[in-house]
Amino acid sequence: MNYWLMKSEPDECSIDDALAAAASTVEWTGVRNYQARNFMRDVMRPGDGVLFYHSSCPQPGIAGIAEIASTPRPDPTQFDPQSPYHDPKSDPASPRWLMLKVRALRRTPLLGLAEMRADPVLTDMIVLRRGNRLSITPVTGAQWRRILERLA
DNA sequence: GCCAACGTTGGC
DNA sequence: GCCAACGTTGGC
Repeated sequence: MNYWLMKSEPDECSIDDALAAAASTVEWTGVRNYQARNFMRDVMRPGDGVLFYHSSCPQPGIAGIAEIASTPRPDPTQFDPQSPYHDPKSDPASPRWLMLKVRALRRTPLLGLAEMRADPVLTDMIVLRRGNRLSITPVTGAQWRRILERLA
């Protein structure tokens, strides 16, 4: 079992939106970065723990707990000309981009970036690195446990 | 709105 | 294959 931090813009899909969805489950579409795709393809498995992170918003930080709820499959938005995530270069015979389902488990008090940086166990989290833009990042067991502890 | 960081594109 | 230009992300 692995642990992940997944970024979502709350304007697009907040933890509350995810909790309100059918079965509290949302399709994690729109990933257009090869490293993040490879995590989904090669490493992420149903049941993996997810820190639901709000990005590009007034209060960025961890806003909830979720879990991976499906195996990877082709992201339909890549073939939809109406979608902002449309990728005309992706061949339907071998889709370039993947998605998986994420089940929201609970909302938590927001754990902000400053609080994360100030915690010695969390300072090395990839999401805190300067210039980090990766929307899916691995989280260590120690980081996961500490965050659950702090959000308990 | 600014700007650092980084991935992608495309000319050569 | 190199690398400069460009676009995007995302915190501040």
